[in-house]
Amino acid sequence: MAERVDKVAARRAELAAATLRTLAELGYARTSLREIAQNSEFSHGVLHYYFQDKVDLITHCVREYKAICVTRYDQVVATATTPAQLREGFLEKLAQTLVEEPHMHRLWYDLRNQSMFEPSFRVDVAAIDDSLERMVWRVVSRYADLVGTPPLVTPPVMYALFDGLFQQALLRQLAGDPAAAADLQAGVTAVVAQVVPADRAAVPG
Amino acid sequence: MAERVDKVAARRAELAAATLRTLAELGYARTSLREIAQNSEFSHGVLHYYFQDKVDLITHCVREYKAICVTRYDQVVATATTPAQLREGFLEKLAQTLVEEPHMHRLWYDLRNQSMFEPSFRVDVAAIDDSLERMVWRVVSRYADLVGTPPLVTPPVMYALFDGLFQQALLRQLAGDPAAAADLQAGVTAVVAQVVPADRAAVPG
DNA sequence: GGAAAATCTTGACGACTGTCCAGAGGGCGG
DNA sequence: CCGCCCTCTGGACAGTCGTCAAGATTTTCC
Repeated sequence: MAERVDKVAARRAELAAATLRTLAELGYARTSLREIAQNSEFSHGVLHYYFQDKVDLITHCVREYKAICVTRYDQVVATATTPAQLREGFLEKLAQTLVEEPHMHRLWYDLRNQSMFEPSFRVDVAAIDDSLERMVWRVVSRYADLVGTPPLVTPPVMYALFDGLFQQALLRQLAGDPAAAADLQAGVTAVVAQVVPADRAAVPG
Repeated sequence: MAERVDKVAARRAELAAATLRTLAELGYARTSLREIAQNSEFSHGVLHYYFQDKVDLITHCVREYKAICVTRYDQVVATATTPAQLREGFLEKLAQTLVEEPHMHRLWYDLRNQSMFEPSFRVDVAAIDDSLERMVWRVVSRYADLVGTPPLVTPPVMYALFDGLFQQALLRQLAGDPAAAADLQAGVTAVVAQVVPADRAAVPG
């Protein structure tokens, strides 16, 4: 019986992976179930065997997507012992994912935008946004610990700043700007310097 | 002859307005030409009389949209004579447009996102983004003048920060969060305090 | 092995899409 | 008054869409 469930879960994951590939390539507006099926090794009918409808399918994909993203910088946070190590490790991973996975990132922004129009996406999208905010805050608060000064903005604001910088960089990356990644690193560095000041007299209270 | 041109331009603008209304309501993914026509006083056939195809229509709308947005804060910049006046005026207009025109803003983010998938939108979207960046910079650099200290980040970074904050606020506003506008104002205030420091020994003699 | 259940394919359905076009309406110059 | 041209309508077209269900295929179990 447990094998049954696992088998079904595995197939659902397989179809979800094909869906994510298709969404990343075409975007939400142009992704159809038949296109998804063609990106898998099954026919289009099977999608309605494992998922109730299109919204159910995409919602499931969004939840799977979450698991991929959210631990991206945890390794860096866990291993860094100096502010410079953490900063450099983070900046490198940031630029790496921008250059190597721009399609997945534009998919995320696409789906988050859809949630502004389609209420059925809102709960899951908001949950992912919260996870990303916590991910950013794990990095920033660890960095603040290492430099000895607390961050000067709240977690939601911090996340919004990083998100804005990353989104602009993604637009330029997808437009073919070769300096997108480097400028993103510079921008993040400049902002962090202001918001988690390392040099200033680090005397709390 | 000039009247002919004006008449055509007026009708194009009329249809573009109906298109913008439809896009703001439904989003790019669910906007069809027939739906646009129903939001106007004409039939769907006329759209192909004034526009080459759907992409041409939407591109034209995006260009019109630009004119609406870009001068939003110029009045505040022109009339403010103290940092507090400028800050308060800007924050008020920022919150006002978030609350009163969330649909137009989600449309903008939707179209900007589409440009990540559809290269035909990229040029116009990038041009609008530049305009918005300059708009933000007019406000910030004027504010910096008034407080007597230069901004500590570049215009692109400054725009990315504001954009990130606004987008998060928009998500919450559309999800029904009544504190979205106030939190946006608080976030912007906090960031500006770090990035255009007012207090630090820079009082003009 | 054979029955039963799970899984997958295939084709169909009505609805909707962008695009095109034949022709209707109407105002204007002659 | 006619005829012309600009404007607009509404239907037709060839696709595509999500959804569904009947049947074929495979797997499971006794």
